[in-house]
Amino acid sequence: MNKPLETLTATLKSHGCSVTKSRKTVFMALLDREPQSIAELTKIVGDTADRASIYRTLELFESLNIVERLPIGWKHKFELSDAFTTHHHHATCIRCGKITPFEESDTLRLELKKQAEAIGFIETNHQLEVRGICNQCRSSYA
Amino acid sequence: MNKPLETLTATLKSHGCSVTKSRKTVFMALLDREPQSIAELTKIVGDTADRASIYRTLELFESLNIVERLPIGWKHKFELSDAFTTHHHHATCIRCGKITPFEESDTLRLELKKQAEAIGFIETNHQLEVRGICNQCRSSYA
DNA sequence: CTACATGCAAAGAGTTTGCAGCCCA
DNA sequence: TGGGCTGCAAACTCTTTGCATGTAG
Repeated sequence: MNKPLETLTATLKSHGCSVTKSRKTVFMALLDREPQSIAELTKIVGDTADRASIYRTLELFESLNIVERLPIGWKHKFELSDAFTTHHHHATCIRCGKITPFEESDTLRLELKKQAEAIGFIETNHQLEVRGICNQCRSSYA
Repeated sequence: MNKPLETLTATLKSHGCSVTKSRKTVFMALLDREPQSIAELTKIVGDTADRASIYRTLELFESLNIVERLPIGWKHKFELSDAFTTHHHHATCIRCGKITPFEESDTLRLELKKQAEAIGFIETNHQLEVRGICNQCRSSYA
C-alpha cells in the first residue's frame, strides 16, 4: 500500500473513524493535484460518492487536519494538509487564474510569528495568498 | 462633507457611476468597523437597501477597489480597501473568533515580494490570515 | 452482528437575474 | 429627461439534514 493512504488510514483509525470507499476516493482525488473546488471534486468522484458524502467527508477531513480549506478568489478549494505535502502557499495569477504553490522562507515564517506576537497572538497557523501576474502571462501579454 | 465619502464620490464619478443612496449606505456601514459579512451588512442596511443591491454594490465596490473581500474562516467578509484604511492584515482568534488587525512590517512586505519573484510572479496584491490564540483567551483559559 | 457511513431526497441558505419603476446627473 | 440603479420576486446554485439501507470492523 502506498504511503499517503497508510497515513490516511492511520489518522482515521486513531480517531475511531472507518476507512470507507468514499473517503478513500475523495482522498485520492486530492492527492498530487492542484487544489480542487467542491464542484471539481464532484465531477471527479461523483460517480463513486454522493455529493452529500463529499461534503461530509471534507468536513471530517478538515476537522482531522487531513485537508486544508483554501479561500481562493470567490470560492473555496481543498488540498491535502501539511501532513501530506510540505507547508506551502499559493500565488494566483489574476490573468489566467493558474495557482502556483511556493514554499515559505524561514525569514517569512519568523517574521510572521514575530508580528503575531507583537499583538499578543500565539500563532498556530497562517494562510497567505499572493495575487499577481505569472511568468507566462507576463510574456504573452507584454 | 467628510473625507472618506468624498473619496468614494470621486472614485465612483471617475468611473462614470452614480453616487446613490444605497451605495453611500453600504459604504458607511463599512466605515470604521470590523470586517462585515454579507449577513451582517444586510442586518445593518437592510431597511435602506435591498439584498440584491447590496450584492451588486459590493461587486461594484470590489471591482473599483473600494472594498476588499476577506476570506475569514468559512465565510467572506468585506472591509474598505487600503484607499480608506492603511494596508493591514488580520489575526483571527480560534477560541473567541475575534479579529485583530495588524500592520505589516517592511520585512514582511519585502520578503513576500521576493518570494513571489522567485517563482516568476509580479506581485500585485496579497492577503494574509493569521490564526492563533489572542491575548485575552490565553490568560482566561491558561 | 452492530454501529457508523452512505445514498437519496427534500429542505434551507446564499446568490444571481429579469423587469418595471425610480432617481441621480 | 434619459440612462443607470433599485426593489421585488423568482430562479438557481450551493450546502445541510433526516431517514432507511448498506457496509466496515
